[in-house]
Amino acid sequence: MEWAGIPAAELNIPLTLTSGQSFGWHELENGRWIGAVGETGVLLEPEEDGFRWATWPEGRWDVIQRYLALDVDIEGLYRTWTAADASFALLIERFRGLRVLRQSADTVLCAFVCSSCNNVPRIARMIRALARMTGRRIIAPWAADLFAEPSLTHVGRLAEDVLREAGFGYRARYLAQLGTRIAAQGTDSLSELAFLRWDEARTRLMALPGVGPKVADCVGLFGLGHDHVIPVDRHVRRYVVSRHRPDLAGKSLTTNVYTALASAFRGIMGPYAGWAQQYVFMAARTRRDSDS
DNA sequence: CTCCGCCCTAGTG
DNA sequence: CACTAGGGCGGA
Repeated sequence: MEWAGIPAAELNIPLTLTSGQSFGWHELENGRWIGAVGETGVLLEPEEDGFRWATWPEGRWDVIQRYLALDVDIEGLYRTWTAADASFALLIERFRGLRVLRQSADTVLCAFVCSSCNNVPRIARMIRALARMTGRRIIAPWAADLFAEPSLTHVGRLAEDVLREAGFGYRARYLAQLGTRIAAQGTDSLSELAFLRWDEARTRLMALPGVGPKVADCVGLFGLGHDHVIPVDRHVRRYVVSRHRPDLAGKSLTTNVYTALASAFRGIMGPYAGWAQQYVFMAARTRRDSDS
């Protein structure tokens, strides 16, 4: 394995890989993490002052560097956030090194269409099942049971009843329709959305079956590299309402309220508000007592 | 424009 | 058994 001298304070690998953005990773008993980035197999071994890594095919540091968004100066983000909101220092202290991953739009779309009214363990099971059904096996010397991430073209070949049989529930129809819809547009994947302005890409995403504001924003942030985009889920909603928009307490999450909450949070946290959102989400998710 | 019931399933109290 | 888990959709 090769060495990368990026300390845990700038990249907390276990935290980032389990923070609910990506669902295909699993941890070995020796503390190593195995997953697929597209069709590349990846092995990570985190330590305090850096991490060891390997890929299959070998030597793909470019894949790792991009996936982990190592070009982003996270210390700079911390300074910006604490200057904007001093109380954010607590969240940074708790989740230091948490990063937003740069995934493919295809993968993110499949994952978050499956996320509705669902829990993380089950979403992870679904994504692994999808990869197994659609992807190609990655034969790495250090991985016994690894598959490439699902792409929409492959998902499009799966019939709805096959997906239902595999336990996807009502999301089976969305996935099956997504595949045929993308094929009908004559495009191989969603990557072309990366060349559009975000508001236009978002409109196109929301025209797809099973894709509303929340899922579209997940694709924007996790899959298209739009760092300012904030998926407003129940956790982020509660945080922004209580801290910044108490006037919106008790109002149901309509399009207008959704937009108001997102712009309030973005107005304070700035161009990397999507990254900040990930910290708020983690804090709410790992809190064990009841809410206010 | 807002509200509400429904969609599937597995895990929890 | 009742309830919930990181939504979206269609009808009222």
